[in-house]
Amino acid sequence: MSIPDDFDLQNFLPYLLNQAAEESSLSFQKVYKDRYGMLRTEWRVLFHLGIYGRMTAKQIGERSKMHKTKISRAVAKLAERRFLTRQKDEADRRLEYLELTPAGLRAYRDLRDVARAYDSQIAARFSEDEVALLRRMLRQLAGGAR
Amino acid sequence: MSIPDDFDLQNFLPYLLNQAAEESSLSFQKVYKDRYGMLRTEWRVLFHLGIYGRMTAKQIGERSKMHKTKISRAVAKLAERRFLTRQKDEADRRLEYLELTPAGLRAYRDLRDVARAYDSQIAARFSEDEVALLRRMLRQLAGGAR
DNA sequence: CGTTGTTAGTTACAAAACCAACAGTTAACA
DNA sequence: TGTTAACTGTTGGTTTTGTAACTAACAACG
Repeated sequence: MSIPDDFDLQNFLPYLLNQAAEESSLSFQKVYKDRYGMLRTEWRVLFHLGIYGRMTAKQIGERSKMHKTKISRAVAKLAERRFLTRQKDEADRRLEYLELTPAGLRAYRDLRDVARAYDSQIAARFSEDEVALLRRMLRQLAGGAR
Repeated sequence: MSIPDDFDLQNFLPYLLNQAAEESSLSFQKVYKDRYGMLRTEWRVLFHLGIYGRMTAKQIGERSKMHKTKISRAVAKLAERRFLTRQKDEADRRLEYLELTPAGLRAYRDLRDVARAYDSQIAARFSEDEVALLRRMLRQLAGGAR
């Protein structure tokens, strides 16, 4: 029984994107995990603060599309490790501004350099035009609707 | 403090791939979840059996790169729902052949058609050449090393 | 003011993933 | 053969995530 079917799983875009994403994250994950004991959510928050500077959890959520509970937990961990400080907005006391400490900034810069090198290494597997097109398509796919 | 930095997170490939993968999985996830109460691991196992026919958990692991515990649990769920049957190899009693039941096959075909339509919908956002290149690059990235 | 609704962020509980140790079976080879 | 190593698949305990309800603060409008 069980008539084999010719659906091409290896080319099904959601599956393929997942496989590529997982594979391409592996080496970088190893670094932020082994070197700083971080989770994916944590380096993402760290990077947002490192790149854009002082911002609130809400703003991180808008940029990263992470759910607020993930952010809340990542922020708690980073604060515990003294990688960031929290500071309530006096005008609107629901808001809390997050900012990297010098230690957090050092960790960010270290990982940023690793990320840059790793990205180049991946990009080097293709021509410049190809990589540019890949990034453009991925941005569009990531962008959601339409 | 907190000097803003110009690292381009939105173009960092592992990040970008994850965002694209997540976004592109959403609609399809909704279908297999709402319609069959399945998890990602479960539809993957279902598809492997639907496409390649009778095979063992080990073989599914090799093709999908899923860890054996995920497969074991997905198989248990699918067996419980009567979507597949298990049959020990008499020659090597460590092996167990998995095979879709008629109900499992129906579910597979239903989801496969959804997947095909969904894939076309995504592909339609680009030219044929672009999509072909995208798939090729993703396959290479997914393929691991080098 | 005061009631109702909205927002930022946290917490509690359940679901799922991860990892390591396990049972049962087969292979290797002294 | 007998003992050890290797392999397939499962289970247990912990970590991480997801979902929903919650607190505290502000806004809107009578």
